Amino acid sequence: MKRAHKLVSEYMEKVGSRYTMQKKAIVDELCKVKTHFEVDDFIVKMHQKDNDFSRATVYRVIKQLLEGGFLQKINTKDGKVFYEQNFGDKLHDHIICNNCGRIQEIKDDLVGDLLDKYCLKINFEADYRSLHIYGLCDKCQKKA
Amino acid sequence: MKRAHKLVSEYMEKVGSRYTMQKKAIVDELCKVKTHFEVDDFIVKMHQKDNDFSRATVYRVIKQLLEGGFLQKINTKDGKVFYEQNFGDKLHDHIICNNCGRIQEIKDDLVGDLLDKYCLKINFEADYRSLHIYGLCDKCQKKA
DNA sequence: ATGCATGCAAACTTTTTGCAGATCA
DNA sequence: TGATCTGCAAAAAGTTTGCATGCAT
Repeated sequence: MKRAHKLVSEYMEKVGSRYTMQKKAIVDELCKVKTHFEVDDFIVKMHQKDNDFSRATVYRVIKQLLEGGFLQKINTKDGKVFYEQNFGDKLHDHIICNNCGRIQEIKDDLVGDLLDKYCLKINFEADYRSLHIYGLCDKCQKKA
Repeated sequence: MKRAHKLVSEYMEKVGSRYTMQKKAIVDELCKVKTHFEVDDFIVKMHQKDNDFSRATVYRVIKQLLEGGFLQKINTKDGKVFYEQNFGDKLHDHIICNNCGRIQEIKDDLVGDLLDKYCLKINFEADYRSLHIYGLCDKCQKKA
């Protein structure tokens, strides 16, 4: 928890932005959430903490955190947008079930390694990636 | 060109949908475009062909083509949405430059193979994937 | 004290939807 | 013929922005 604050506050300083109450509150909440979430649900949560917390602020801070690499964006096939916090760990790649909507991580370092190698080969300096695989999860296959 | 029509018309029949004039016109245009494009630009093009071509129809057909796997969706980090046609070929993975916006394909079958293997391992029946890597391309690195 | 950040509301962008009429099978 | 598709316009959803005020440094 402390760690996330430290990371973000250092980042904010680096980019010449203040580490305000609202940003701290958002980082706190992100530490609790851990898994992927929708902006709207997140806004509701922030409202519960503080009725004056504004929609605009959440969007503004999310944008900053995304730029800083503290958040990862997940686009589902049907156009929904999720975010997932990522304080200092590796990026996550995701597998999304079209039927039940379950999102699971790809747990295989080979994937990341291979992509890193590829970027090196073509001389591309990667700073972010988004990998989503859609289909039917094992449970939903059985149902169908 | 014929091939795309055949593929789409068969798909439409399969899902119980008509292959209308508008859909044909969209498929024709997609065959011409080849590279990635934004919905809005595409709508402008369709308008030029036919002033009555409606925004709604483009969205409706794009949605169907996406479901049929004839279109691939590309989400850029800053929230833009591109599409790319894909009539029967393999999916494309993309590398996107944050600076100049250039989008290039990942040309390496190993990536796809590895992901396929992973899905097999966890028993996930994949039907689509979206892989985007963001960063600085070689040219923009030199500039910076 | 100064200027950046916030809250609010309005604006904007992108996408969806209801309806009446046209169209495909 | 009859159900589906289209165009239109309005609505909905998602996100951004201008402005006055508040707060961090």
